[in-house]
Amino acid sequence: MHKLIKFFDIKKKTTIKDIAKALNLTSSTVSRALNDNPRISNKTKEAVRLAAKELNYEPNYLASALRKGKSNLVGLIIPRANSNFFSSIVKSVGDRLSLDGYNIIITQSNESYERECENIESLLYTQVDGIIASLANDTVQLDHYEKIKSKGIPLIIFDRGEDALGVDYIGIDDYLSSFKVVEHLYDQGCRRIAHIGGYRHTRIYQNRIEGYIDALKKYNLPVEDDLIIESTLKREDGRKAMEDFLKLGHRPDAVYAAGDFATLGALQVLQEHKISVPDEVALVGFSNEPFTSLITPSISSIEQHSEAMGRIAAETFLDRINHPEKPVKLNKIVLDTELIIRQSSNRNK
Amino acid sequence: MHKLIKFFDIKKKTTIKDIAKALNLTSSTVSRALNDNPRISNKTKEAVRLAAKELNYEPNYLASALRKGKSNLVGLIIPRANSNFFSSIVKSVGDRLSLDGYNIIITQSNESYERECENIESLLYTQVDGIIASLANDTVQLDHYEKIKSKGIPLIIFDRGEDALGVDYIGIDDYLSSFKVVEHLYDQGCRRIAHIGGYRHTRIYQNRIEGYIDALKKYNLPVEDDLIIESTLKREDGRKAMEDFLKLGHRPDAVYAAGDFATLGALQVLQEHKISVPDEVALVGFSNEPFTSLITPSISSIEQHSEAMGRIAAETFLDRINHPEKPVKLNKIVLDTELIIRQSSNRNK
DNA sequence: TTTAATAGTGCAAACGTTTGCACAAATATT
DNA sequence: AATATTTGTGCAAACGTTTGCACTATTAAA
Repeated sequence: MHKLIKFFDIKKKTTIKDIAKALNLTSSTVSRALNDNPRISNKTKEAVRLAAKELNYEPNYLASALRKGKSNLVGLIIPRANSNFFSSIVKSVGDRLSLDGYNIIITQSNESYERECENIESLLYTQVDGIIASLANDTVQLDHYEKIKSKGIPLIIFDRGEDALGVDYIGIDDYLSSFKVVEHLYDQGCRRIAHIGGYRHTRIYQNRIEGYIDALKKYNLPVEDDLIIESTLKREDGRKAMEDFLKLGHRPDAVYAAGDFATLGALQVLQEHKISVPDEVALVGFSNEPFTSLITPSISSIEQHSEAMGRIAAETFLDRINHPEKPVKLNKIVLDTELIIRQSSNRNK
Repeated sequence: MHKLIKFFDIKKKTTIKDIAKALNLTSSTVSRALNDNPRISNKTKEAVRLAAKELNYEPNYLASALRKGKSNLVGLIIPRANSNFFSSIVKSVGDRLSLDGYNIIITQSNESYERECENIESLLYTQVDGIIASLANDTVQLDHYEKIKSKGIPLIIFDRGEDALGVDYIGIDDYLSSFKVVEHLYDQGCRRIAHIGGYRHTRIYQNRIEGYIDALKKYNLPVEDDLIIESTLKREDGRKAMEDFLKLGHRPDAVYAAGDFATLGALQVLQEHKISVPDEVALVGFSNEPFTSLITPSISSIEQHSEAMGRIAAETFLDRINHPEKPVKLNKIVLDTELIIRQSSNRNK
């Protein structure tokens, strides 16, 4: 019997009111004391803190959030969590925002437009203070993102974005990265460079294709439709594209793929055909997936500095929150990429 | 001027009260209508829904959560987000819980005990409905987890856990997995099998070591301290351990490492010494990291079915939430692992 | 026809904080 | 000594929902 009462005592959470009652104060004073308000005397503050410890007080952020209109939650929308790039973003965004007392709610679009819409609704209803997102492949319409903007909460886009949104964007220079790749391949003596790209309707892949083409033009290399294949950049896509390239009358002597997995597929096909890499066909990928440095031959790739991207996205959000007066407009932050040259494209030895 | 008013009108969010006012009803009725309460007439429900659309109503989950004492948020505590295993858990937990209307808040302990404590506090203050966690390497004390239990909210542990917590646990049979590895190596003709393990204070590594030893005993193979090295299982650790093994008077003819990166390090050292794998030394890793199938020779490894683990962890939480009457006790769910035999340990060809 | 049950809605309090304003006491200014 | 300022605290409303209870009007049972 006694035990039962004790049991319920423990279950019942103590609130600010309980502390107030215990000290013969009001909730207001206790709240202010706990928040270190300068108008409260040190004596009272001490007493409140002590009582809080004593009574095992734990704040209720929900109540606080409701009253203050600030949840200290940030929504993070990513296509999927189990990819090297995005999980690295999760890590860096999470690490950075936790420093400022924010928690992140993760939602995955699974590359679906509908899911993305649902995610946004759910996050808005949960009253997040901001949203950091990368668009799903499926996403063409942007109305739901406009909704975020119209509510006046910060929206930060990274990696996959659209200028039309007119918000903060953190990404890399896809065009220039592609350009660098082609220049490198040209340096290695390649004169017929093919490209396995992503679908053009996604901005970043469009840019990669343009950079590739412009670099070809700069060096007077052939720009041919047969040498450009758009796909979802999975390993299978790379295999298939490579098979197609090999069927051409005039084979490419280099293949640049906009993703490492596609590059891997291409490599495997080449190996199966006993075509030497990089001497007969040089290969370069994109994203610098961990495996690129581990396999033989190791694959040259573009490092996107995803950790930095996540951190900067987080900091951009914080800046918005702390300076709400700043007008929202397209604000592109472009990070440098790094071409990491490995065996698959290094003919100098 | 007019524009300004319009502007503020848009900014001001509409609440249940606004709908009530517009329809000459009370908040209670509107709330019930929106929640499809049977006591409300269909006519009113329709009217309310229409008005909600009309006025662009969006619910405030925070307010609802406060009143109902249920946030529909679940805390997920992982050592770090950017690892293959954990990011896969994030994906599967997220996908599963979203089906039931839960959002997940991710926090990373970064393998630190203090961070883990902070994470738990933060999640509890945020009033999450449950916590799904995997312990940091640093974690030895468990008081903070007891706190979760004592608050009566479901706590689900996966992968790295301690029986002492006495809660739901989802993991694999580390002992048996190790055992299987050794049996396989024995089948391949290996008679002197070394082990690169994780530190014993983490339960799962302890179990892996025990399984390894017991299997050795079963086959009357030598169990020697020199053949067991504990480490953090990074690639460098694997390199160092392998170098040490090679210095032994009597070299091992197989190395089983409790992590794939350590295995990779060992492989590289062997290749540098021109020692053939698997013929002179066979190798088996653990976790089935993506790269294990991509490198040459491909590395045999243990697949832990992380997607299933995450899904089941999520479902275990849901079960707890839906059946709060069930007594909380140690409840181990053990998933089967799969030994994937690849080139690094396959001598039959 | 009276009584009992049912259907549909409203009232008001509650969830746990925060905060603008008011106020008294203490201190500083003239 | 009278007035002005500062310091510390309380009052009460607010944030947007939900929900137990009460109430009326309608329908069913007796």
